[in-house]
Amino acid sequence: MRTTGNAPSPTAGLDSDQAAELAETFHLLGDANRLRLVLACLDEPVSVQALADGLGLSPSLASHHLRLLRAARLMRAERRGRQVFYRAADEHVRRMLADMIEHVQEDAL
Amino acid sequence: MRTTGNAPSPTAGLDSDQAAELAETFHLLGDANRLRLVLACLDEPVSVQALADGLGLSPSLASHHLRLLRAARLMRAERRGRQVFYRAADEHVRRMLADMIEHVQEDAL
DNA sequence: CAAACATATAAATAATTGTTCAAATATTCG
DNA sequence: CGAATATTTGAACAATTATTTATATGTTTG
Repeated sequence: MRTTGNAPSPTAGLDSDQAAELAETFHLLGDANRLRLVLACLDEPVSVQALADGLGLSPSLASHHLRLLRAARLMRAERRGRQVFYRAADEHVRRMLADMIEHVQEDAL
Repeated sequence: MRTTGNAPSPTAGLDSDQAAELAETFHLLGDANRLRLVLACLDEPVSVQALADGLGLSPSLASHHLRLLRAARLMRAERRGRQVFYRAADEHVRRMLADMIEHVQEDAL
């Protein structure tokens, strides 16, 4: 990648840090398995095994992805006994995804 | 505009085709250069050279990315003389991104 | 404490993808 | 037509990343 002399972003009201953050969010949700993981616990906390089971992923793979999502503060984890339940981090994330889903569904008209 | 707080599970209304389409959209916007390309012509058509110049990319690289964005119908191209102008495909895409930008900026509070 | 269960982590591999470089396709103009 | 400009394309290369496999950590239960 060429990084020589980036001009100040001519992009509407968005500095480069925010652009990078937005790209990172998109990137995380751009993997089908990760997207399905987030969508699967949009409404209620779900255990790792239930997520892995439901999506047909190995527990290890599910855990890997969940770690990335949690690191980006898109999801939260809560331990209950020996299980760990994941859920969408907050109302903000839920709304963001709900909006995007709306858009996709509008597109299908 | 729909209620933001207590909508029924948005996941329920998403079939696997739409989930895949959504993931693909996220994936395309998950690359910083592509995201900046779209953001740069959100308001008005911009030529490839102006885009490449403004973002510090080689024309070739810009073209490669623009092709992907156009193939996904996120951008449209229009030739004017020997230049080609790209812009966000439609109001739908613009609104989608405007919403996400809003979210990112809210997050920064 | 040991066994069984659930999740997490590390290292290795496999697959994907971003980037560069060289060449090809338009388009305008002398 | 041939030179010059703008964009596109394909192949090679570099970098990133998803996935597997094996092992470790933490938790309940006998």
